Amino acid sequence: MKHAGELRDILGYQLRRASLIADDDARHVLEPFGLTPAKLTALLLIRGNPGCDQSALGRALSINRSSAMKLVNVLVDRGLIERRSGRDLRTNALYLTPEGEGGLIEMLDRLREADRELSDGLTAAERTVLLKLLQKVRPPRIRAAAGRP
Amino acid sequence: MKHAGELRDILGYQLRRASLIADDDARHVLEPFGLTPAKLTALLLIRGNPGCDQSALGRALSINRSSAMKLVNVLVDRGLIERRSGRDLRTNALYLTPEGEGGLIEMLDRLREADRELSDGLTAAERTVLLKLLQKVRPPRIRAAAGRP
DNA sequence: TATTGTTATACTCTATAACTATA
DNA sequence: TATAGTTATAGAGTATAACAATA
Repeated sequence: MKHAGELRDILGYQLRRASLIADDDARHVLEPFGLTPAKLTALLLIRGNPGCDQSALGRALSINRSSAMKLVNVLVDRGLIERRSGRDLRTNALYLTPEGEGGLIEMLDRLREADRELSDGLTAAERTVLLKLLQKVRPPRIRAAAGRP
Repeated sequence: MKHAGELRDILGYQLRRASLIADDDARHVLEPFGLTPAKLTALLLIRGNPGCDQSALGRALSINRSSAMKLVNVLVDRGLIERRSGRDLRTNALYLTPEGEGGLIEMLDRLREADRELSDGLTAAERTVLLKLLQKVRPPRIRAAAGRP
């Protein structure tokens, strides 16, 4: 089937296309661990911000506290993180468990391997340029509150 | 909240980040038209392949025929496309309606405008390089059949 | 036997709204 | 009054499994 040529010069669509491929790879790699790319990101955020609370995690992931709750439940059920009592009695403080620390290392290894294959068609220099240019894309707008399916 | 530094050099994650921003913009632009990025892509595919059937459309969008059915229903309900009888009596032949043609032009205009803002931080030359490098990312793997939420 | 459209059903991720406890 | 966690409920988008009609 002929592909829509009007989109060839629309940056957003080229980003979408490339990112769907990367997302598919990442899901494939993380599947044996029972996680998704978003959940791995959550794990990394908790490791980098030990003791953070659920709402802050949600904001960092651009999801609301109710959705963050479900995500945290899954990570707790998998034994990868734990909720401890925070200094503020309203909050839970989130920490990685030893299992979470160990699993994360292995997952990142596999992810990096898949990432190398993703950029098989690029030279090392091109890959570097691509990473640099991607970081120049305009940062997210702050919008009233909307879902990003 | 501190952001996960381990992902800075993972191409897949930088693609994901940039594409989430672009996706948010595109949804915002298309919202008044009652469409999403995927539905606009469907419209473009039908315009570029007049008379195509639902299953082929689904394959081009990487969704199965059942999901393609629902998507086509929405576009038909909006009056943007129509089902005619195909030469093969099993299939529907899909065509844009005049309303679909007209709406598409306006939507693409707005989308291009948003796309310019997306690349505000890049020079014209950088934008061109970025588009070129994105096309060098490895094409999708063919996998048994799996969902890509 | 294989494929298309169709329907019924279910799963995932997200959201909103309301409630409780704490600040 | 404002915020964190929680729960119940709903919507979008996807999938699988079955069926009839057609190839």
